[in-house]
Amino acid sequence: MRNAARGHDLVALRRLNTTVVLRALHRRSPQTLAGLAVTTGLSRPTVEAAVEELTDRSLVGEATEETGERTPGRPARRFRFRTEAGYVLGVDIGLHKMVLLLADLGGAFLATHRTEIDPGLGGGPRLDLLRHAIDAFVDEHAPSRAAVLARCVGVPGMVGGDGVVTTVVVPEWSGVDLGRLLAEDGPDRVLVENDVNLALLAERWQGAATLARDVVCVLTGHRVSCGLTIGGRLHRGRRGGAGELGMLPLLGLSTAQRALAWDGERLSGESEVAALARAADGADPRALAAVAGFADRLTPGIAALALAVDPELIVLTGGATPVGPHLLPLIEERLRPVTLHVPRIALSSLGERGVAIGAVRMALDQVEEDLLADTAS
Amino acid sequence: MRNAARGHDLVALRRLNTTVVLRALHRRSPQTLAGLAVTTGLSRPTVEAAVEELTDRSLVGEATEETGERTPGRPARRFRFRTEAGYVLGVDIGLHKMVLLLADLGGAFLATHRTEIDPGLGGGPRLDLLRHAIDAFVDEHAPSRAAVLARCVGVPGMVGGDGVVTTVVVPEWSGVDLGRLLAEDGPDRVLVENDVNLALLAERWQGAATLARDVVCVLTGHRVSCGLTIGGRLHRGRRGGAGELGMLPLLGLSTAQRALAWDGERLSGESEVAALARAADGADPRALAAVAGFADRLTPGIAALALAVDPELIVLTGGATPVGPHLLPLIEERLRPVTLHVPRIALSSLGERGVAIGAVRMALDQVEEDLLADTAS
DNA sequence: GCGGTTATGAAAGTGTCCTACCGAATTCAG
DNA sequence: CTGAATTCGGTAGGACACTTTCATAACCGC
Repeated sequence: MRNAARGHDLVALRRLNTTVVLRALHRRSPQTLAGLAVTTGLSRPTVEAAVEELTDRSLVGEATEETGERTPGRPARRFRFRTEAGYVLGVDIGLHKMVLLLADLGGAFLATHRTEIDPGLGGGPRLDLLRHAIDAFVDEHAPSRAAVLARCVGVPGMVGGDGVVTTVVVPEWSGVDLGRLLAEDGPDRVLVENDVNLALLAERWQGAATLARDVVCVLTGHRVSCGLTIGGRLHRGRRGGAGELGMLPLLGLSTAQRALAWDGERLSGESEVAALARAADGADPRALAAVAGFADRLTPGIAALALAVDPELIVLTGGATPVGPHLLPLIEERLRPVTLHVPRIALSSLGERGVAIGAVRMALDQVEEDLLADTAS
Repeated sequence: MRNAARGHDLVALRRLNTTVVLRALHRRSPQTLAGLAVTTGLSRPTVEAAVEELTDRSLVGEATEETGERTPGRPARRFRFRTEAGYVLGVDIGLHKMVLLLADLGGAFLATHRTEIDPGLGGGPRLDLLRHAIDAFVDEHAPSRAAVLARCVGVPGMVGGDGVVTTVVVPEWSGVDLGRLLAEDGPDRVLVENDVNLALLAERWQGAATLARDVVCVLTGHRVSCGLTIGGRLHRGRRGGAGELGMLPLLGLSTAQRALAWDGERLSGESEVAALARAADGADPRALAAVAGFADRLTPGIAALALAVDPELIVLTGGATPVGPHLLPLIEERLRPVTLHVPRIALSSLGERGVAIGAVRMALDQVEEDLLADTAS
């Protein structure tokens, strides 16, 4: 990564300072030259040179809109990071659905698209579907294909450091380097990541885990799986298997979902979990018992994870989110006797687009690293 | 830590390059100016200036010993990092014993001392004992007290980010900021850390975990506790509680030690575990059953930890090390059905001084950060 | 002792950053 | 509408660090 053993000459110094200026503008826009000089600690002429170079590289532009406030003295030119200098695409492809999300470099969402997928669709056609959907979506909403600097795809299953997927959800994708296949479609960066990990990134970006650095995310769905960030960075483990506590029968995570089975009345179009949540909201004793049973089976796994990494926060997301308000206190109560300090537990606030949002975040991280990591310290 | 938002001027550049040169010399000594120029990518005059400044600061000296090899041309001056520019002290204070270890900045051990401690000794007298032992040890073996740049003390119990200890081994130390108390004795850096974490650092430095970045360390003793490194860095958790899986009765770690009870014949001075190991070596069926029972109780906790962080390596250390050769295959066998990829499992190779060695390593890390982290990128 | 080889030392050259100064543009007071 | 005050923009001069280049010094092998 950063080669700390190399010295720097003067052109490296200039590149370094240019990057510092770009980073300052990325953090906050617009800014005046004088303001940049203060925040970066550089002199105004130096900042001016850096801004000029960045303008040549189309990464920075002059802000034209009126500032509104009236200050004495000659008005300062204001420069801003050009969020339209590039775009990233986040994709969530699960068993039943696919979500696409386009964002600019400022992290603003520009377009989104959702498709149902036949759960029985095999690996090959599924990949074709994904590729065509991406192409069509980009062609329709992005200025050009070249403007998309990175794509990130969230898949249900483990992703090793070599990019190879291991999944039981789409068996034909196991052992496949999905990223490499997708990279054939364009010259941009392509990333593939486990869906829980992306949901976690999303929560840390815009959801319930803002500012928290050590976070555990528990995804409840057709299976229960977990992801974690340590020190603000995703921890994948040796082969992407970190958080896969479902493997250990003793902890009961693999069978937890069964507790949520619900044969009560369902409104039209209402999912099973939603019906259960509605019944629980109405204090239906059978529904409350079902939620309690779910908490019983969920807690040992969560406790093991909490004790293993001692996180600041645990985020619950996925299919069981609707019953969350009933579930959280129960888990907390069961966690109390077995943990020295019960971590804060929160419910996801991002809903169905969580994974796609996290994919956008990861793609943005990659692009920012490419753009802003010239520091080379 | 590193303030990436600040720009750099030329004096910062010079400081940066000086640090790069120091780091190169720290990595390998001695080196010639020309060699340093190659490894750092700087020109020879620049390296020369940096070496001159470092010599003034007494961090670098000219190597005087004969090189032995005869090369044509004018012989080059060779410079080396002055390992005697400072010293660090590592301490392991457990319930029954205290180990002190003095090392220079090159990591060479200069002196060691071991004392038995009455397990009933309270917190106050125990702290006095520690302070006096440190002072006497330093006075005897270090050139001066001021030459000791950092001390690190390993204690049995959790250490929060604020330095406050939580321990059941020495109850009076719970809630106490031990580091602050010890810091009163001198102007040097004082660190306090959980003993398992230090044992893990030691294994990563000189033991079984060299080069591995994600490692779990399981300390077996009067209690079983665990530590972990993620990406090569210790992970402590929100309040130093990471790895404390003993809290979860379901996993059985808290009662594991009982399985090692052994009432068989003991040689004079032989510990219970050593006698058990000897009996197991002799294929005594009762001894083998005891070890198997220990493996049974140890495995669920190890499995939970392994699934949670998916480490490259698990290191077993502590009191049960003597039966390790019998234990390891049993744990591996029990781990196989519940983990997708069984991590490598290794036995500690550092013995009783492991924690003290880790304390030295942590103190060295601190000093090196102070010395070498001027990069300020 | 002499040539070959390599390191050392000092100079000139290039590039970057900073400070300082002056002109330019706008606001505000009268 | 005019002038003072204020702040920004542009440019020149100086300081500093790194690199390149060349001459000199020290040592080896013949």
